[in-house]
Amino acid sequence: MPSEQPPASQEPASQEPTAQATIVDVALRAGVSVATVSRALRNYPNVASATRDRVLQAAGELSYVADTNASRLASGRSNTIGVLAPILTSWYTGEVIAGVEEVLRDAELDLLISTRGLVDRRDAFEVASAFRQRVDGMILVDAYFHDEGARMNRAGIPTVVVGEHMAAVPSLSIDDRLGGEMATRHLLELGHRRVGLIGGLITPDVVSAVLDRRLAGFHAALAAGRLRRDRSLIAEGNFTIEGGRRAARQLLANDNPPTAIFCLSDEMAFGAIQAARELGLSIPRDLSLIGFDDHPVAEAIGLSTIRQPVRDMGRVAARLVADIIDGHEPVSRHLPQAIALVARSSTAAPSR
Amino acid sequence: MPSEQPPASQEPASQEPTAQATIVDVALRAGVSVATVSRALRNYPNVASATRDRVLQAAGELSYVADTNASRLASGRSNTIGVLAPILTSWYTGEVIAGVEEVLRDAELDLLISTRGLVDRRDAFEVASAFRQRVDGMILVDAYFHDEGARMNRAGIPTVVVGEHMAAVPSLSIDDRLGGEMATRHLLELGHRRVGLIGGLITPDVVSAVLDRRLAGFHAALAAGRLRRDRSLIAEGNFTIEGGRRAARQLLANDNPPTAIFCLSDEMAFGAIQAARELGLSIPRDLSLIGFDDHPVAEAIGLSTIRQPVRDMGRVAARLVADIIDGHEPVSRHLPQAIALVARSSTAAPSR
DNA sequence: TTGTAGGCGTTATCAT
DNA sequence: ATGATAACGCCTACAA
Repeated sequence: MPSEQPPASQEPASQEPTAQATIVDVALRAGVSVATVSRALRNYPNVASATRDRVLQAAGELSYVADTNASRLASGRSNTIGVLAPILTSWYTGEVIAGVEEVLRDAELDLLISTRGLVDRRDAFEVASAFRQRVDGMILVDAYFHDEGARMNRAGIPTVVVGEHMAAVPSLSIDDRLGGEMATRHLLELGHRRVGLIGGLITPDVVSAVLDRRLAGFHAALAAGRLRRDRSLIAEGNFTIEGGRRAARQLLANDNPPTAIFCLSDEMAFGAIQAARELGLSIPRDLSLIGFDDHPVAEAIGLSTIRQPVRDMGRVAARLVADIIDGHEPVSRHLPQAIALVARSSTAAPSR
Repeated sequence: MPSEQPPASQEPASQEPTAQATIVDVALRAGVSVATVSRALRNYPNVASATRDRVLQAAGELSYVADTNASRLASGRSNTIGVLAPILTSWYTGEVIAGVEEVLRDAELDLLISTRGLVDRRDAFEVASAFRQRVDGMILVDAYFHDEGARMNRAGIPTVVVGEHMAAVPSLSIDDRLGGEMATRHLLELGHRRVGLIGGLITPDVVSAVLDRRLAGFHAALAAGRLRRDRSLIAEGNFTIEGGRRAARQLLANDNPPTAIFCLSDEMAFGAIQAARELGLSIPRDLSLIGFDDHPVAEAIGLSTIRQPVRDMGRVAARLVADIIDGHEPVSRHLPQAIALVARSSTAAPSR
């Protein structure tokens, strides 16, 4: 029951709101100052509840939303977390981001994403420095950026690294060496004596600790099984399906080809499966294959693998930065993540 | 060779820059006004090149970067494109985002990402309205948000939809009906007479035009082959691997099971492959399978499919919004995308 | 070509 | 509990 017609200026005839209402509009309508509006809307304790109600109502009627940029400029907080990753299209990166997004959504934080090739590390610096002023915290996927991680932290922007264990930066990662060992041991226990490995240096000049550690585990398991290292049983797979395919063809073209191959990622294993099919080899009869990750497709096609909780890692990383931003010092600098061997139908005893 | 010690205030002893330089600092150092700095840094034409050089140098020395929020507040532009998608972890969404990111990186635009379940369409409204003031343009993945798309456009925020053909909003999509027909016809031409379909309504109350169209193509092909519709040959797969698996088990438990199945996404086909393996069925001997998408794993495991250029669609969408923002009216409201049948080893003539 | 100064919409400090 | 008002850092007429 409209007791009085409001001033004409208040409600324009057209359906579409001509311009966004500002805090002044709300203040006017609620009959309070802008400061009070600001406080009421952000649930400050020192606001009379009657006042708060009036403000809320006015804001609702005007469908007012505080301008992000103005608020960020004034408060110095961006309410945004940045994610920097080498590539977006790997399953790994996708899962991390999904986990992060899940948490940020609940925390009402924005998610800003950027990619930078592994090659251009210099680029990464620029991105990070551009990020510096528009994020309150950062998550670095993989460690290609770890220099930046330390730098960002020193610059006061909480940054955590996912996928590498680092001294200078809070990080969460699995025990890659153990993973390499578990996978290899599984093959040895099945009776394999010639075990190949498909790894993946993206570029010659990028040294990845992850690969080194998995490789170290591989070698450790071989040594424990009294097997000698054989360089001809190792090939680069570039962490892609196609790379895995090429690497597998290379290994299988060997005079004395492996009876089992450990692929450092499931995606490379998919490529190896393709290669086997093309060569008319049957899995696991002619060739055993084990991957790394537990990609959902691995379960579908029965690929044995080492499972790591990637989505979880994204979640945990997001909570960690959010907490640090809120002033809680991280309980520990490093959060180790559990892995598990998942034996499926792609691994079996060798037939010869 | 340090000829002179610079004034102490200029270079603090500590390594880390205490605070970000502002435009005033640059102006002071270059001996010009802030307005000139602003112009020089943004490559305005009306700046003497000597002046510009001095400004650039000063900015470089101070490693100055304009504050994003301040500049956005003042200019009213966010230089950000928002992407809203139902889920982040599907291959499809990942590819779209990767394509978008590629273009935005070159265009120096930020990428803001948000997800909203298909179920909470109301939520989508809120997100979109929250996005309104922090993006210059939007890309909607799938059409669950198409109402919002129209609304955003009316509100002056250029918005395009990827994956659905829409009247009210610029969009790019494939001919889903044709795709459904091509896949089905392929199976019929191989001689199959009992063809199943695994589709995927995410929730009962979401009506997806994509599914409807592919289904229509399926039915059209059946009719052309003089085959009758059979509701018992259609199952929901939820667009996930696990959903595909369940749906396949359901179809194959039929009294008179299909000899071929058309899956509306490759991921559902992966699940169907799993189901077949679990049931001891060999592909393609006992069961032919065709998917939709051309997921990279499809090639690896030899899955026949309908290929669509998803990454490209992301690229095109991003260029489209960027262009519209720059004032270029879109050449056309809808950009059709090409698809192709890719026949691999998962489809063959029925053995019975 | 360059400088001056008034916004942009909030937040936060200091009174009251 | 509430109100003025000065930042926040940049952009952009308008002047010179």
